[in-house]
Amino acid sequence: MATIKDVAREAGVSIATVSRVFNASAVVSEPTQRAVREVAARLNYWPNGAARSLITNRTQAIGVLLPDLFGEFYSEILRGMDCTARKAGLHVLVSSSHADAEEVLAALRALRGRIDGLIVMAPDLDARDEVQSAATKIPLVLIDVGPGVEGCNTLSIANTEGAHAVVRHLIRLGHRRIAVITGPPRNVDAQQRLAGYHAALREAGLPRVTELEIAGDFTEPSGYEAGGRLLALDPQPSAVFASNDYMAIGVMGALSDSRVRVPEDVAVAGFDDIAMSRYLNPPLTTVHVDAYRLGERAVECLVRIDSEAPEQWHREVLPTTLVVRGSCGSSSAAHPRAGAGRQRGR
Amino acid sequence: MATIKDVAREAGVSIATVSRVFNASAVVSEPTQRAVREVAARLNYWPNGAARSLITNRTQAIGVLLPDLFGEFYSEILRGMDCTARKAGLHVLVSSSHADAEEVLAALRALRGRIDGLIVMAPDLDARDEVQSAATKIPLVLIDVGPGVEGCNTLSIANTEGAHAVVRHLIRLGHRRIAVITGPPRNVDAQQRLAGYHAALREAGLPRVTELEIAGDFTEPSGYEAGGRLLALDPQPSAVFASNDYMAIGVMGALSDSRVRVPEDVAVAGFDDIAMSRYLNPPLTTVHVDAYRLGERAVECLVRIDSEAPEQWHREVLPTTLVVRGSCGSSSAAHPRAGAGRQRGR
DNA sequence: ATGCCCTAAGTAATCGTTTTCATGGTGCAA
DNA sequence: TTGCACCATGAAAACGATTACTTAGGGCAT
Repeated sequence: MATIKDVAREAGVSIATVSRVFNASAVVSEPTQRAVREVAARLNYWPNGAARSLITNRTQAIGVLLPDLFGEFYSEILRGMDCTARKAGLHVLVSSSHADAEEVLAALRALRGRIDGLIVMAPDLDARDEVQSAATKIPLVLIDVGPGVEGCNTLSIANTEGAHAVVRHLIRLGHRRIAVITGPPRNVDAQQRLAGYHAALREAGLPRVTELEIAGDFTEPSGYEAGGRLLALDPQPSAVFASNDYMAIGVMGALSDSRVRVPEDVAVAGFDDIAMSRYLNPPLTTVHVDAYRLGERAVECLVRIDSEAPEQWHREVLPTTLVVRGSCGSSSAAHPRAGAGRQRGR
Repeated sequence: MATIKDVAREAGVSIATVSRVFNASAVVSEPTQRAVREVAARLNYWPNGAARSLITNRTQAIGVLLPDLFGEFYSEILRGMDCTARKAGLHVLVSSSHADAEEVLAALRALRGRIDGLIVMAPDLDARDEVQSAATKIPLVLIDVGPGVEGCNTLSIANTEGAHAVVRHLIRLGHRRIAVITGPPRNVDAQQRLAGYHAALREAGLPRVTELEIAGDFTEPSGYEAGGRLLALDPQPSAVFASNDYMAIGVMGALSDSRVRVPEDVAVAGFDDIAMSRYLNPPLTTVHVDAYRLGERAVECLVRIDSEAPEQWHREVLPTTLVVRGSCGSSSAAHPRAGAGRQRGR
């Protein structure tokens, strides 16, 4: 691979001049510039990233740490990040499947010196302090960490409001005995969604009933299992709010296996609006989260930290929207193809 | 940020010794080693990646170029790559949304010197030559490029066999007039799936009928539109093979809008086995592609190029499996929850 | 004609590592 | 005691760029 020296020698100039041509960092006479470019093209030269990083202390790359990559939710976030990063001339270094704080820190260490900024999505509460201290000296954006984080740029989803809206919707439809399938206890999303459920009950003057709060862990099997426990209740709830769509799918599977009809016997609602929710039978009423935009905003936020006042902490909450479909028996469910929006195949 | 010099000074040794401790590249006495590690930990030192890359000519990163990131198919590939790369101590630099050859080349140029190996997924035929020549000198694995590529490591999906199997399945169920919705003409997957359809017809002694080959582009709307054109045929086909699941979903939507029943009036089959196929009504008979494994194998292949004989080209075809569900009227469709395998939520 | 300024280009230091080669001290055999 | 081998360590040269500083030379005002 040709280096700057080769180009300089071949073009009869110094390496400084070649560098100046490539960075437009100083005036280079027109003929010299042309000569350098011509030689560079001929030798197939391109500045070495590592050498450049070493001296400039910039890598033109950002790191993205995700808890997982499974499911379209994460891929949409990543897509948003990738597109936005490209526009800003940045590369994206991904690392996923970081279950615990220890793994996050290990990944963080390995990323040291390779990135100009970092985006960490850590819905598990306990990782954030370590991350924050480990990521000293580079811009950091935390996604989905809840309201308790100070002195840091954060981006989150309006979980509480979304859950509130969907449960309020159930209440308006006449439901009074509404169960909830919760997510992992330490997960911020799960906590906030539960809080939204509580808020909606409080607003309607309905009591909290412990037996109606069934533990899940955001997976479909846990939803299926929760569905079974729900059927054993007496009296049965007339509606269920699953803290995410995968669990709602599990619940619907359990109900269907027991010949319980949705929505006639039990109404079901979820959260996230993953692509398949629209195709379920009946289509799932849920809360839409714009994952693409989440990724997009995270990168935009990161880029801005760099350029602007770095001491100005930024906190942003992405809105969520209620998507009413057939699984709660609302009248809007009459048009099963309504809300078609995803248009891209593989 | 502490550098190797700081550690050396603080520990009272030379930088060479510190380097040796961190790389285990030579024997360092036990006490010295302990002292260095202690100081390094105290100063929160970690070797600078750029400097290391510069001298070793290795970045410990691989580049991944994908045509898109939309949908769980790509996210599964990426997940497979990420996990495998991590095991090999490699970082993953992703860049997606590369529609044409020009964009791929631009991304490739920008990646120069940042990666030790490259994985390119370019189902569009025309990009591969340029990619191959542009990626000189670093290990390259091409995914999904069809059989015409020589002198390069390739990984592909058994598209032809999969399509053959699913169409044969339709024929065995008694269908004689089977339509196909094709994908983008230049797309290798699409071409091979069409070839598989043809092979199955030939095998059964059925004629090719031009009007039964309806053009699509792998998107759901194109499937919907194709469904409409299909309904206008006279006589109507009794079965449709959509070249991917998204189009199958579109077709099913069109049929449902026209009150045509699946599978009673028309059988529908797809390809890819995306997660939601299982939840459609009826569940979609399709061809399963192990996207995770595709990503995994790609990285494994890349790693092996590095270590082993680099002149040994490797070609691998990942098998596909027919997944029979309800959309073709097979008896196996009696158990709608059969084949539950995806277990992870968000 | 002299001196000054300005422009274009070169010189060399620097970034933080790895690695080759040199060195000094210790232990053991002769 | 001398010499040799060996071990742990240090000194210094890369790696390929950027950039502050220097320099050469031409044009212009005095």
